Amino acid sequence: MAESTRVRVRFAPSPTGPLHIGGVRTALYNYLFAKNMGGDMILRIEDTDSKRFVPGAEGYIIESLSWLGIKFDEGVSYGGQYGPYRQSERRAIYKQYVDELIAKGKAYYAFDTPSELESKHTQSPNFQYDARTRGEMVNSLTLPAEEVAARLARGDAYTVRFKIDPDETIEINDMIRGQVFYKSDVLDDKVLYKSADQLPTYHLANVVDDHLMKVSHVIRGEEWLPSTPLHILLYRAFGWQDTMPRFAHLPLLLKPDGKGKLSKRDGDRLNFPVFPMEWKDPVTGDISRGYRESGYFPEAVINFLALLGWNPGTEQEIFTMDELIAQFSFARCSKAGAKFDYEKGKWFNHQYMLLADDRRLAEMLLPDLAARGIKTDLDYVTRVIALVKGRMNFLHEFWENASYFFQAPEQYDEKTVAKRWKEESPRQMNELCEILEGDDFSDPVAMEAKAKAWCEANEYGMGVPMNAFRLAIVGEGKGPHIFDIVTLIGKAETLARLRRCVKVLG
RNA sequence: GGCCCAUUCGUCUAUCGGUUAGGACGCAAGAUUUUCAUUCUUGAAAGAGCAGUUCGAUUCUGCUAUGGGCUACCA
Repeated sequence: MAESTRVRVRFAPSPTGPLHIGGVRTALYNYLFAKNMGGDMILRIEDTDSKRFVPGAEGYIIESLSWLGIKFDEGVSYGGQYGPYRQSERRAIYKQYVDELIAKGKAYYAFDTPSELESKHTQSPNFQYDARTRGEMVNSLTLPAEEVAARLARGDAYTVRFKIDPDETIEINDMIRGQVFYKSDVLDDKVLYKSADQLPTYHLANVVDDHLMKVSHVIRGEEWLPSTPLHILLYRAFGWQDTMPRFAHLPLLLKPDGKGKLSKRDGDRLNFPVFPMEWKDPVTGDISRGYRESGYFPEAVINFLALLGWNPGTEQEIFTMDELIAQFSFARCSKAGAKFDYEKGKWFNHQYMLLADDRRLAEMLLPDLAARGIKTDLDYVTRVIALVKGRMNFLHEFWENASYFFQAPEQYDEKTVAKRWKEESPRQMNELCEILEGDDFSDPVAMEAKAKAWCEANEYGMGVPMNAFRLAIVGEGKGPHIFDIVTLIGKAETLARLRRCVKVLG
């Protein structure tokens, strides 16, 4: 493929905090599209807002996406020939392009102070810095040339604004939304270069970098749609219209209830994570939960997110990353925002639990068991998880579903006792002990047949003795088939639990 | 206020003018099971409203309503 037509996309977050789950989805769609097209995925860090910079955020973003299996071909921490990939390290580049725009008459210096602008806004709330109003402002369009030169020479604070011509219609050809038109009259003369930190604003840096990094497709959230005409005008002002990237604006992730887009507060309020990994705020020390620490499989998070705004057009619901890559297209992306349904996320995790290799799950479980002081081994845990994983959504639910495989019940659930422990139970359990004494506990099917024969011979029925048996072994009325349980815990443990139960409950 | 985007079951969505409007999550019921859960079956549940185009509109157009985004020397 020719270099000029090669698909190159970028994910360009700001390091202002932990990466939001909506940002993760944007990264995912970029990745799916790039890989579907056989192209490159770039990680660019947009740290042009020095005031909002948060230490640790960049590392968090990199680690999160790596955990999820979203891989980059180049960018911060990955290298590449179009760097540097951190915008704060590209100041000289931006300065050069800002100067070019001024030289071409496409941009101008503005000396209006923040307080002057603020009073303008309070005087007329609809004030907009544009073709109609810039004539009354303090800028290089209204000031004599020597005055401008003097101000610049003595180091007065200034911004550079983009000079937008009125009466133009700008067409966006969005890959998801189709044609969208904007009138240039509604656009203001956006600040391109900030006086405060001598850094470009997002708009300038974004356009310059996408051009220099040969980005072919800009895939970002819907909140950027209104500033896209400005970006298009910028490409034109530079004379880059022929290589301008294509745009795709993704629908937003909305609150599960109520109104507005999904926020950190919704997670706190409704008790679910909105970040891929746990995040500790370096200033307040507040902890925000993450999908990773909440027990999610990265594959489940990916699968869940992929289907929030995209669908394959078939009834397939479970996808590997490779399947997603193969099937992804913007033609099958929806236009409307999607409410975040956390319950479905749990279901996806359950599906991946069922799919997961038991031995691998056991390996993940071992540290927690050791922390509980349980002496066990990989083979045993593998057999246990195989039996109980169908009733779990998360790995951390293992202990509550399987503790009785590792230790005898400490007490017997009152309700179960009332319902399942009958007058004849002590006698029946003693008889059961005798029968089990003669078994080698190797074959649950054979054991069950033996027990059945015993019940039938004595006309006990199955319910009463078997439920009492379960109560003695598990401590309550739940769990997999009782003979699967006892073949795992073994003869000695089974008999001990039976005898103890008879002793305690009488 | 202005500009833009959107609108099918509670939620995610299928439908690219003609369908009993399909699937999934969740919910309910039944079956299964010696228990709980799983599983299976079944069920309830939707085209925002009003016009228009058309032989025929969920699908096309307009208006209204509703929701969302943007409107910073933040991204």
